[in-house]
Amino acid sequence: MTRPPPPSTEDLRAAILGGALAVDDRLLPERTLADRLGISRSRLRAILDDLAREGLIFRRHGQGTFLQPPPAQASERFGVLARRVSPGDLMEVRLELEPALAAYAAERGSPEDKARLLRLMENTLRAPDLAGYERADDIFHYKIAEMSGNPVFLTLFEEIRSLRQAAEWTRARQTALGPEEIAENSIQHGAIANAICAGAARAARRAMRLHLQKVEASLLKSLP
Amino acid sequence: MTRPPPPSTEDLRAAILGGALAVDDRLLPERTLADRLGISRSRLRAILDDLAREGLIFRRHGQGTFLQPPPAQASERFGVLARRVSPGDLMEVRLELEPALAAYAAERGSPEDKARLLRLMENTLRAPDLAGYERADDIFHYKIAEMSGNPVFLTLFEEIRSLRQAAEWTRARQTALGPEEIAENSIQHGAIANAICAGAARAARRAMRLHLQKVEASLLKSLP
DNA sequence: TGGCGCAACCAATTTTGAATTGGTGTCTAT
DNA sequence: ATAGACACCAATTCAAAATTGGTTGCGCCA
Repeated sequence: MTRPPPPSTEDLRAAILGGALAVDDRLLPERTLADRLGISRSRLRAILDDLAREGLIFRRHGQGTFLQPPPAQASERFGVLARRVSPGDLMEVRLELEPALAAYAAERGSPEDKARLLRLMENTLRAPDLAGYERADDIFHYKIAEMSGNPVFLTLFEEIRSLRQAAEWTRARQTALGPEEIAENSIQHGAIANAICAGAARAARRAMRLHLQKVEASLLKSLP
Repeated sequence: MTRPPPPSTEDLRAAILGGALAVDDRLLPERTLADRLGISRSRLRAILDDLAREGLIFRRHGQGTFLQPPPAQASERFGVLARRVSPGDLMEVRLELEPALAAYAAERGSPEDKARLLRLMENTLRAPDLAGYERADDIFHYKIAEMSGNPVFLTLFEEIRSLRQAAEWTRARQTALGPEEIAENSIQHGAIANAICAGAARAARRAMRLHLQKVEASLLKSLP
């Protein structure tokens, strides 16, 4: 009785990223995943370490491993708050927080992170459909928050991100995204990414502010 | 057998605010408190309503009634985060958030709230000792966050406030507060309050930024 | 009639403990 | 030496019970 040959690392990476082993952007637990792939947990973790270092997956201690930025902790907590929050409230906060994130990312992001940010920006250009664009856009903004190098900033960003997803009026935003608006967004994303990569903190702050003001305008336009 | 006369409302208010019926700035539960004071819960709640409207106590649904601004929800959650947060991280975030809070408070605070804010500012001047000053200062900043009229801003403010109290290096700050520093703080508090009461959003933002920069400087000076 | 006391119920939060899940070290075999 | 297997640690989630402020309705009585 012969054992099947061990699968190649490349095959394993593809299988993990493929999404067939994930439920709602969340991968199966490591133990289950290793069993399913027919490898040991230690080898799986080595592969996951690489993927996480490359920014292709997101891991959180007691929470899981994700193909998208993970939800904020105890996100059910925001259910009550989300009800009394208006789109304007949320955009006000984003307009104060995210420009600062961009500025600090420009100052403190490592060269590797900056190169990765450029690739994430390009991903938004290549998005095949609206859903794909939203995913790429989400990761792009998340990466900037991560690059700020301040765990408090990152935590607050995750919370308003969860809040936005918990609010009902989020659906209205999708209908507001036409092709020309996506094109304009992409130009602004490019300006943000370039400023961050150049280490130009003030320019990055300004580019992010302009971007969010545009998002706010198109969001308010699509609501009563 | 005669019943004792019902206590006067004024006595009850004094008893509640006195602190003898509170544990660590948190009042006893309403049911217990009513029993202890020998009045019904409905009358107690009427008195508490008044006190809350005057800003002398703080109530939170499933949490309790407090003599100081209440802690953020599930504050134990921040225990993990507090460990890897430096004073610099926290001041960075405060410098982005609180100036915005002051600006929105100037724009949207009601005349009653603005009058109340002035009284809170005066309370910091009359503080008898260091502990009293810290309490008054805490309430002053909290009131500004409340006046911003944005529940998301208020929530984020409460979280960084809890984070600050959870961090260990908070104690170092007290030793850093000398009489001349308190005097300078008071001048800046006055500038903030005046700008907010005048409805001058930009001036309020600037005054708060200057104040926090000064706090940051004296904080970093007192730490290794 | 209006205020007060009383009771029951609703809603938001905390607390507690078990279960889940990523993180880390150790031991073995080849 | 390296990969696998196992035990244990740490952070989180989940569910159920308990706590606590919020609300309503009823009765009493001066």
